[in-house]
Formats: sequence, structure tokens, C-alpha cells
Amino acid sequence: MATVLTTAIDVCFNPQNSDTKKHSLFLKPSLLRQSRTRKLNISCSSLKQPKTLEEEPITTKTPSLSEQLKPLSATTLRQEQTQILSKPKSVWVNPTRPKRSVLSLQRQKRSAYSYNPQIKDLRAFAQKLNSCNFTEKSEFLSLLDEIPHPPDRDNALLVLNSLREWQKTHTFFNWVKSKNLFPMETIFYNVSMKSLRFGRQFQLIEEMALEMVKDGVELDNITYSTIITCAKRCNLYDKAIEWFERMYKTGLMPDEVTYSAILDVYSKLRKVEEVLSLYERAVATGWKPDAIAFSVLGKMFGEAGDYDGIRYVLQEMESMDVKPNVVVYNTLLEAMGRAGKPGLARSLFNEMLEAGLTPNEKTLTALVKIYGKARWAKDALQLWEEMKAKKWPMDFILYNTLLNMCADIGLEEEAERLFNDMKESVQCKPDNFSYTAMLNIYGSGGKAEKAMKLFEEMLEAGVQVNVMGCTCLVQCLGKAKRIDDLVYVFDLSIQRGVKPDDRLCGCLLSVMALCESSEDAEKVMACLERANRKLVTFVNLIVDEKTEFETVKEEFKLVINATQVEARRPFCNCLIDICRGKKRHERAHELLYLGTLFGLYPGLHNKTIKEWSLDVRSLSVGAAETALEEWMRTLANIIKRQEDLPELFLAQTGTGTHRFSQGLANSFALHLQQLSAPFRQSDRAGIFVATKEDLVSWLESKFPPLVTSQA
DNA sequence: ATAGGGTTAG
Repeated sequence: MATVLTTAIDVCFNPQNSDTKKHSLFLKPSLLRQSRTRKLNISCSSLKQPKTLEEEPITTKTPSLSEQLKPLSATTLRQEQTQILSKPKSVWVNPTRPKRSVLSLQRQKRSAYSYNPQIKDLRAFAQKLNSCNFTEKSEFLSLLDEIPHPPDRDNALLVLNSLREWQKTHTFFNWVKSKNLFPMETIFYNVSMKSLRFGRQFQLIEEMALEMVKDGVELDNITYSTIITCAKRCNLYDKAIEWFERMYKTGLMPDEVTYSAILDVYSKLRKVEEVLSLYERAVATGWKPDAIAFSVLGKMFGEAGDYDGIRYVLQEMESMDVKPNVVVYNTLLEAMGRAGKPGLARSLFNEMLEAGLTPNEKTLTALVKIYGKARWAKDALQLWEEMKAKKWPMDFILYNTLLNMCADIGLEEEAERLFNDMKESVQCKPDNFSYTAMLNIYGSGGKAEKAMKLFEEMLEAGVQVNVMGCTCLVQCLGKAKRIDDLVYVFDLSIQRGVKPDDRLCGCLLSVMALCESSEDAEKVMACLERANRKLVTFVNLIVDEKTEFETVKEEFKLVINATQVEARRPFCNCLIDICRGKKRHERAHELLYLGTLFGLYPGLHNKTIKEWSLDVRSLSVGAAETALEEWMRTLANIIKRQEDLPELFLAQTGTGTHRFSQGLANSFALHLQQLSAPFRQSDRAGIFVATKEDLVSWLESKFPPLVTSQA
């Protein structure tokens, strides 16, 4: 039975079984300069599955590079932009007319802070304002009149700087301004805007900026960078760019702080080309970027999963002799993880240690996550030992990341130790995600008893159950055939506010496929009915022999279309398993056909001149068997039509790198044996091979050619 | 959080 236990849930919800190869979405930076003259499309949308089902695959159109560059080239950087787009760097430039600079190499100077003899009184006053409740503005205003010293320039500035909530800062600013004791200088606006930024009050910030323009108060680099970063934090990227361009128009040159803020804006917009163009322009006019600018670039390439870009950042830093700090290392480590380079992340981490830097919580979180996802148990454990030995800083997020890593790798005892550490700590008490990680570990390890105990503990502690925890438990209890417990957990979770999602439904569906008694199946069905009534209706429809194919096709389309993209294939896998369990083999074939038709199984068949292969790594046991049968039928027809076949045939089940998700290879092997198919285990695990000769003779015995067709 | 830019989970 153990082999059957690997259901669609294991197969499809564990990413290592699907093709997760990431493609570099970006050209090597060395190629960038040449390629800019061409129209480039650097969007990753073509790698995503379409959200809506159509029989024809959809290719999403994205704006071409020239279109993407238009807003910038048409406005701020008009003259310069066209030049950099068309001319390589080596072209001789007239030295009497050097390129116009895009940023000021001098940072904005700050006014010196002068000592205020009233500091004690004023601080105490500010504290009082901070602790008062700002529900009634009039109450706050009456408190302001109790200011111990007259609100002249220096006193007002000190109080303004000490206020926390943006409402209070804003009110205080207006109060001071209305007194007309002195003209409001730029610094008053800047301090207030910073506070408003904490409250993400972009609209108010913009109002203040326009007020400055109206009153003739100078906007400096600090003002602009505050406006830009506030817009950025409020996801108002258009506004950020608008104010950046406005700055140029008023004749003010950004310094490196404002400049790297705007680089980050373009980076968040995923406008990689613009970022690099701005970066190179600035460097060409003498800017030596600092660590923060490189961190922005590194993050951008990390988000694109672009390894070449990350390497480019490292090279640039080296050639400009800028030493990465901890934040830059953190960003680049994370980026390496996203680019799927755990080994390079490890080297980078070692380099960081050799440079004498001490990793912080974020460094370790990034690395633990990378090792966990890569299932590098040895490195993960070694890092953990090192963390403890060197007493590197730990925080709540790191604890939970370590727990998730244990779940990824299957380290039950270590997770239990960590979990107990958390319980005993003061700062890092387990939250619902810590519990969920533990449920995941017990669930995937088949420890139904421990999982149930933890669930009870969770309920007693009043920890919120989430949908993932519920899903882990349902899966575990389903495998253990503890259907009554499953129903209990499901009921309680719903009562506690869990909203079932498609993964949970897929999990219930896979348990249904496993149920041996119809009594159990009905219990699970009743749960599923509460989560997704239409799915249950569809199950009843497909197991009914009388249902016509066209009806199945229409309903399939509706059901799958209403399902989240990542749960579509698991649904289809489970539906096929259910049909096979009820001996509706033809229906299973129809479902596999429909799944293929709607793009749920890309890359199932692969052909080269030498070999044809069937890749069932992302299929459930039943779906894999159905796919094999379908393949054999197709090959038999090809033989009948006497068409060419390659020398070698290959079926790939994969082995599942997760120690909990094996079993497809075993059950597939068993199925081959039952069919007495001539596929043999190859030297490479999870691959079955047959020669043309063996396969043809076997197929001819299975599907003998019709006598009449020979006549 | 004491006038401006960059890094952490599910």
C-alpha cells in the first residue's frame, strides 16, 4: 500500500517534481549595450501559464523595449537618451562638449544643528504630546497652548522633530505656521514630510510640496527624495517619476540619494533597461556608486532571477573598489537564491565571513531558506550549528524560517527542539505559522498521532488555525485512513474561520481517491461539498457512465477555469485517480486528454530523432498509468500505419528529492510489470527504458493488426 | 523615528 500513498498532493504540490528551471530573463550585461539598438522584449510573462483556459495557448503581448522607454526618452533625458541608445561607448566624444551630467556629485549639505538650552522642557512637552490620544483634534490643539517656551524657530523645530504620529506632526506644523512668528523654512517641511511618510500619507505630502511651490519655499534634494520614496512606498510609481522629472525641470540636479531612490522606483517597476541606462549615465559622468546603489541593482536582478545581472553587480563593485556591506551581501544572497544558485550563495556567504563581516538575522534567514529549498540538509545543519556556536543573532522570522527548512528537508527531531526553544523563549513565542510548519513536518512524515496532538495544543493555546495547517492535517489523516479525525479537523477549522482554498479541496479530492470504503468516501465528499459544491457535482458527473464526453468537456472547462492555476493539475490528477479507482478507465483517458488539451500537462511527450519520451513526473499514480496506456495506444497505431519510430523509448517518473514524496517510481514500475511491458529501470533512477525492437514486438502482441487490413 | 536612499517568512 505504501506505494499508493504518494498521491497527487505529493506529486503536484511539491515543486521539485515539476520543471522549475528558471531561465535568465535578461541578457548578459556585456551584451546589453549592443542590444539596446534593437527592440528587445524582456518580459517574463511568456513563462507564466495563462489565467484563463483556452484551447489555443495564449501568448501575452508585452510592450516592446522602445515602448517601455518612451516615457523617459520623450521627457527628461531626451537628448542624452538617444545618444546612449545608438552609440557605443568607444566612440570619440568631443572633450570640449562633455556629456551633461545627470546627477550632482555633491551631496546636499545639511544645516548644522545648534544647541537649544530649553531642550529638557521641550522634550518633556513633546513626550506629553506623544502620549496623548489623538482622537479629538481640539484636545490636542488645546494641549499645544501649554508649550513651555514660545514656539520660535528653534523650539518649534525641536518639538516637530520629537513627534511620532503623523497626525500630530502635521497638526503641529500647521499650528506653528498659523502663528506667523517666522517664515517656514525647507527643513520644517522636510521634517513633517518624513513623519507623513511613516503614515504613508502621500496626498498630504504632495499638498505640502505644492504649498512650498506656492509660497516660494525652496524644495531641496531632501524634499524630493522624501516625496519620491513616499510615493514609492504607497505604490504610486507614476507620482514618484513625476516628481523626479519635475525636479530636473526646475533646474535642480539630484544628488546620489535622490538618484538611488529613483533607481529603486524604476527597479520596482521592473524597468531594468531604464535602471541600467540611468546607472550607466551617472557612472559615465563621474559618479562612484555606493553600497546602497548596488543593493538596489542587486535586488532588481534578484527579483528577475537573473544570475548574469547579479554577477554584473559583483563585477561592478569590484572594478570600482566598493566593498559590499552586510545589507548588500544580504540582497545578493537572496538574489542568488531566487536565481536558483545555492552553491554560489554559499560561496558568497563564505566570502562575507572572510571579509570579516558578521551575518545578521536577515543574512541567516536568506541562507537557511536557500538551503532548505535546495534540500541541502548537510549545509543547513552545519549552518545551524555554526549559528549556535558563534551566537549569531536570531529573531522570530529566522526561527520560523528554520522550522520551514526542517519541513523542507524532513528534520523532525531538530524541528521539535527548535519549537521547544521557541516556547521557552520570551521574544519568539510560536505563532500560527510556527505551528503550521510543525503540522507540515508531522503531516509529511506520516505522524498522524503527533499532528493531532499538536492541533489540540494549538486550539487550547488559542492560536489561529490557518488553511495550510488544516491542509497538512487533512492530508496526513487521509493517508492514515483516519477519516473521522479528518472530518473533526475540517469541521473545527471551518468553525475557527479557515476559508478553504483550492489546495485544501485538491487535498480532500486526493483523499477521496484513496478511500477504500464508500462510507469513508462519502464522509470526505461531505467535507468537499462544503468547500466546493461544484467540484462534487463534477465528480458525480464523471463517474456516471451515462455522461457524454461533450458534457464532461464543457463542465471540465468550467470547473478548471474557476480553479487557481497552481491547483489545476492536481485537480485533474485526482479526478483521473478517482475514475480509475471506480474502474472508469475510459473516462480517465478522456480527462487526461482534456487536461492535455487545456495545457495542464505541458511537456508530457518529448521527441528527438533518437528517442521519444514520456515525462510523468508531475502526474499522480493513476494519471501516470493512464498516460502510459495512452502512449502505448498511440505507438500501436503508428506501428499499424508503418510510420517511423526512433530506436529508444523512455519513461521518466523522477525520484522525488523529498524523502517523503517517493513512490511514483515504485508504483509505475509495478504497473509496467503487470502489463509485462518491456521497459527496464535504467541506471539513472526514475527512468525506464525500452528499445524499439522489444516495444514493437510487445505492442504487436497486445494490439494485433486486423486481419482484414492485410488483405 | 530626531530633515533624504537599500536587505528578512508564510
